[in-house]
Amino acid sequence: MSEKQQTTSRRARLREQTSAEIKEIALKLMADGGPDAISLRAIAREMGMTAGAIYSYFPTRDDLVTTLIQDVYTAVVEAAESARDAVPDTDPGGRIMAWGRAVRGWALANPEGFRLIYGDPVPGYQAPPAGPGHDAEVRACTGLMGLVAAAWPAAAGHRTDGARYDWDDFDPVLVGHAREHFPDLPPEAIALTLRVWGRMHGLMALEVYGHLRSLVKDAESVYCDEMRELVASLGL
Amino acid sequence: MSEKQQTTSRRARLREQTSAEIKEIALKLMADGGPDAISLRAIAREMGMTAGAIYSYFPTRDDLVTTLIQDVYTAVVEAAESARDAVPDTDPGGRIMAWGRAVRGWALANPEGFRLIYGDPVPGYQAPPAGPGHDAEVRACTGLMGLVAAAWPAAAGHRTDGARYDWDDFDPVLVGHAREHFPDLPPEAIALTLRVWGRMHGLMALEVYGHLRSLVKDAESVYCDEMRELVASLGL
DNA sequence: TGTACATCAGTGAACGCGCGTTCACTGATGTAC
DNA sequence: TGTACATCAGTGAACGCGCGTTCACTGATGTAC
Repeated sequence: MSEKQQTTSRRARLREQTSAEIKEIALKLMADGGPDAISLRAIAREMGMTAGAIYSYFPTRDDLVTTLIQDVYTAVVEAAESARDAVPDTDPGGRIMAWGRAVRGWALANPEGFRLIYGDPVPGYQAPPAGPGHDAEVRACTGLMGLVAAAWPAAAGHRTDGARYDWDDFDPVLVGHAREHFPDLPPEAIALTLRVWGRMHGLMALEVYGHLRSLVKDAESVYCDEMRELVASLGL
Repeated sequence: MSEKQQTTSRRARLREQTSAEIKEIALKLMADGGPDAISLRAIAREMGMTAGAIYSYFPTRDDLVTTLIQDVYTAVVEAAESARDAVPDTDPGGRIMAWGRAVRGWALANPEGFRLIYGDPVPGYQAPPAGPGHDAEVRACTGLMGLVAAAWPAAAGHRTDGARYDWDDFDPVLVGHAREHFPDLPPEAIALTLRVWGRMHGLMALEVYGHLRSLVKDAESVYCDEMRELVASLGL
């Protein structure tokens, strides 16, 4: 019994390892040659395998891409969370800045990963109905919501009165998280969370796609200014 | 003489017309099937022509794409400028909001155009060294700079003290425009302009790439809140 | 421990596809006298 | 106005390419007795 498990898991471990190598090489190829460099044939070539062999691991190219998106998204969320947690929660403004800077740093270090998540899908890629990154997206959004929640008491006095929102203006899963973890937050806090997300995203996206590079030397300073102003606008 | 000009220009007019049709169909294909649908063969097919015929108009596929990027970028800048100009310049905050909303409206109506400019280049596309959109980019940035310039006196008291900037931290062409048209602006105003750009861009990019669609019903409200807060943060 | 069988990762050849690009050509349009 | 020539947009066939995917197969690894 234990022997069976052992041997089975030995095979399983090899499988896992090869599967990881496939993904790793896919990301490397993407980093080198853009999203369209992710081709089963190129991956197989790089691994010294046959293209057909990959079908032992992923039923189709799109499944591989879906897995990649999930992995990469998870990686960036984890980077952001751990940067946030390195700042004491007595400093909610610092935690917001840490989150933004961590994501920006990751995005600049892995521009192709960023493009995979936030940019055009790989050519020809057909996203599965639920959206491959939806879970990670909700997780990222929940992380940001926590930052907003910590700022909410201070922010309440500062925010512009916009449209009023209802809970059912938002994704039910997200709302579930919100009401479970932050029972005092009103729906407006989710709208603010999305705005914070957009604010962190804007300069970052422009930079990753090369629109700032030629215009400004030190894009990081500009980004930090923006984050600082964001924190200030929340009354922190 | 006038006969020669006439006939020459008749041919030239036909040329111009076909050339325009090629671009138009390219944009339509892109709208239907994503950026990778821009193929010379697909365009030719759609026009009832042979793929080779396109080489009478564009020396290479990348040249066509470069032209498309320039055209599209020019279109969006013009849409933004005319929306801005519909608001009296006694209302600088309204002009900023008009600009942002015009670009967002255009982006949602032409998501593939947005992707062409701000997203991944078409698969396999190799941008020419100068960057095909650089002129339009500078023009867009100059437009934004005008908005910031109008807000600057009010904004000066509101902005966070960030890093200090020098003129040579920025693109010389942009700086040239700045010092010519707005001689009183300091270099910090260019940094603020980039931040405003990023702020308009963030939620818009997330929305165009489908990251908001599943999370919030009325993304426009959120965007307007964000613009309103931007205007407020400039002291307008 | 040894043997017979089962599993299954990987092979290699083949398929059909759409692509960008080239090239010798045709035939209508425009030009010169 | 009429004729001989030049231009040049568009044809159609061909090229070589890399792609995703399929499939009958081999051979090493693991399993059962």
